Amino acid sequence: MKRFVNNVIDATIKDIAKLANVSYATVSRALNNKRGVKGETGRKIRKIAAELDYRPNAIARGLVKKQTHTIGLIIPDITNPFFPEVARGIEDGARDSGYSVFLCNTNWEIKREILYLNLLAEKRVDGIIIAPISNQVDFLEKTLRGKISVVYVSNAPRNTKNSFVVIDSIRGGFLATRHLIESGYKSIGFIGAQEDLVNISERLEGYKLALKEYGMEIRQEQVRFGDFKRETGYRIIQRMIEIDDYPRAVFAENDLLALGVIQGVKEMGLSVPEDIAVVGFDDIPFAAFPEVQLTTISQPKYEMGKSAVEIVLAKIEKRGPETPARRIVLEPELIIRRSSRGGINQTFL
Amino acid sequence: MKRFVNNVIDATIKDIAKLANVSYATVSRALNNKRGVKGETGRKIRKIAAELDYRPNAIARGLVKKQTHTIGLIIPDITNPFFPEVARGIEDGARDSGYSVFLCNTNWEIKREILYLNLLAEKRVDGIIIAPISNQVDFLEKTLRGKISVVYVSNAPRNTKNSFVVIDSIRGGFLATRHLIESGYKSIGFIGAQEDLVNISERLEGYKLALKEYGMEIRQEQVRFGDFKRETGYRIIQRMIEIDDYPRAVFAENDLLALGVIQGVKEMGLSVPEDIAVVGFDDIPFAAFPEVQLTTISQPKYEMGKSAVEIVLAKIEKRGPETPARRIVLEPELIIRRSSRGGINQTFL
DNA sequence: GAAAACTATGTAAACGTTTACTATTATTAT
DNA sequence: ATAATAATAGTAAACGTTTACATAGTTTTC
Repeated sequence: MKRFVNNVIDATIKDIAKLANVSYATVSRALNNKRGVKGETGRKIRKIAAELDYRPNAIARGLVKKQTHTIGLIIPDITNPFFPEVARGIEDGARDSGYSVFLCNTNWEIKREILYLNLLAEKRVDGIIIAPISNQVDFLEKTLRGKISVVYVSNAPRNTKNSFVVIDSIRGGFLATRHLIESGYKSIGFIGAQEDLVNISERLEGYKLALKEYGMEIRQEQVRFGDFKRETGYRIIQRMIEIDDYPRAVFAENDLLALGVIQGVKEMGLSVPEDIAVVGFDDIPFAAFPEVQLTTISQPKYEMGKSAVEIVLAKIEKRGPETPARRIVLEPELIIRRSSRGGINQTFL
Repeated sequence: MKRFVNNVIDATIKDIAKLANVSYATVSRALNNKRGVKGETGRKIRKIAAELDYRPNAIARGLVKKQTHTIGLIIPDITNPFFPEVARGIEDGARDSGYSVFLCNTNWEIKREILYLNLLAEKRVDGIIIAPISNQVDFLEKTLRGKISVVYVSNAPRNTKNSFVVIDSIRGGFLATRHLIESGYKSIGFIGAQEDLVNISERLEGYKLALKEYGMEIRQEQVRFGDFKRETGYRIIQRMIEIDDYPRAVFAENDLLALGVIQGVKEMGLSVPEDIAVVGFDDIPFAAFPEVQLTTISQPKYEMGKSAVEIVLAKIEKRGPETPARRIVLEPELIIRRSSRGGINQTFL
């Protein structure tokens, strides 16, 4: 097939070699600034390459180097403001090291998670960062069988041998609940996602722990499950309010649920925090908004992403002597705002 | 190099061929369900492939087929809730057709946009969907020189020959401003991003158009520029309020700015909409939140993403007879909420 | 029952790089 | 000058697929 300068067809190393009257090995060396190329030759080659608008074919390079400089990011819901923050951290870190990231949104569906895992494996990504939705990620670790470095972010399966960057969710749930208890609330509900699906159920554990520690009983009818969507919080709280004996405070498993709860409460003619106090989890940007002022448990989202990518890249670069898994557990922080008490704290700029 | 079953090293087509006692061409045919393979042979091959946990190497395949089944998505800020919605639409559409998407976050920096364009070109993506930050994307169209299908989403350079999916921004700006005028506001300010940087300046055009149409003068000191961050809206409105003659209504170029404006207004001891009415643009999910109730111009975000990906995939699949560019201009919709008037409209579930 | 038409398989080239080896030439040390 | 060494360049194989072409075997056709 003929190739033309400035044609639609990409110029290759061979085209350059022909024009420069050298072998294509030399072109490769010159373009990669390897030693063994005379200055003059190198300059000529680079000049021609520029004229041809040459762009190295990363696919071909990936094939021989067995490295694609690509990582996969698997998250449940890019629409939940928690994840974009994490994603931005990951993306920043990856780009700084010359890596690209595949965005994989599972929509909280396990079958998509599996689908993506296989897809990423086929695309030969160098590493995967995943915020898993399921505890049973055996299939993941089996599927990948150590061929690809994996780092869990945000939450990790209980007994994984892989690296992870998470916060102490039990502690987080505990802090949230204790705050409500110490604020004087006697009946505290919990609204979260399906118990078995997500291992964030540790937040529930923290909740139970706090109640136990303060000698309060756990009432099954005040612990409800759905998913992580705002609408769910909205529906669940309204159903709870319809029953007479609704909780006077609610710990919601994430901020989106909490926002739904707040809306549900308002629309039932009650108010937050006077009738029902609400605490969320994640500290998404809008939780701080003065109109919202949601008390919540804060996670260092951007930093979690940043360090997840650091770990996975470190593993990729020195692949050989089994790098030991790094297990990073960050401390959650309770941020008290209006939704759980009277005052307003202004912490914006 | 030796290969072992169930080893860390990926099984290849050759491994399968050896075990099945056939040529690797036959393996390829069998695994791709091409005709010309006897049923029995095919079954044997597939069985062995499964045992070896064989995963086709998409890199190698990409090299020969000159198709990576990958597209790039370049957006300015994944942290702005507008973009995750678009991204989700794109991701959904791409996945359904077996494509993966590279997430490229430019952080509103042109140099990153260029960097990513080059990176994606090297990675030989089949197509690019971009929400450009700059009007002068000549470099883009020059850089890619038609080698890669490009679709603009959300906004597009004025005279591009490429496809795009946008809304009528002038109309949007017009609707927002007219709404304020007809609500009786006599002085209406505009807060947006840098005029020259982003071609969303069309929203400004719409603003000016409406003022003109109603015979109102455009006062330079009430048109301010910064960037698209919430903090910016916050700062700008406060600076405006400090000057005596501040506008009684503000049209902000996006919802994030508008939210910042609202916060700024409140913290200056004024209220929305009584002292200053606010209208945004995008209709991000939180604009509808009952605590916020931001009047805004709505864009069909998910659908825009979905159709952008459809267009780019259509171009990719039938590459040959130059497909004509598709230019989709959607109608913006004015959503009136409390931030620009007294009432509350409840439209949640 | 032989020509024609398939079917199943193998061979080898190609995709665009990198890289281990080898060969040539230039430089330095003695 | 001459051997030893270093620098430059070329050759060819490899990465893991797909695919055009060739070949041998099997049906179909009349």
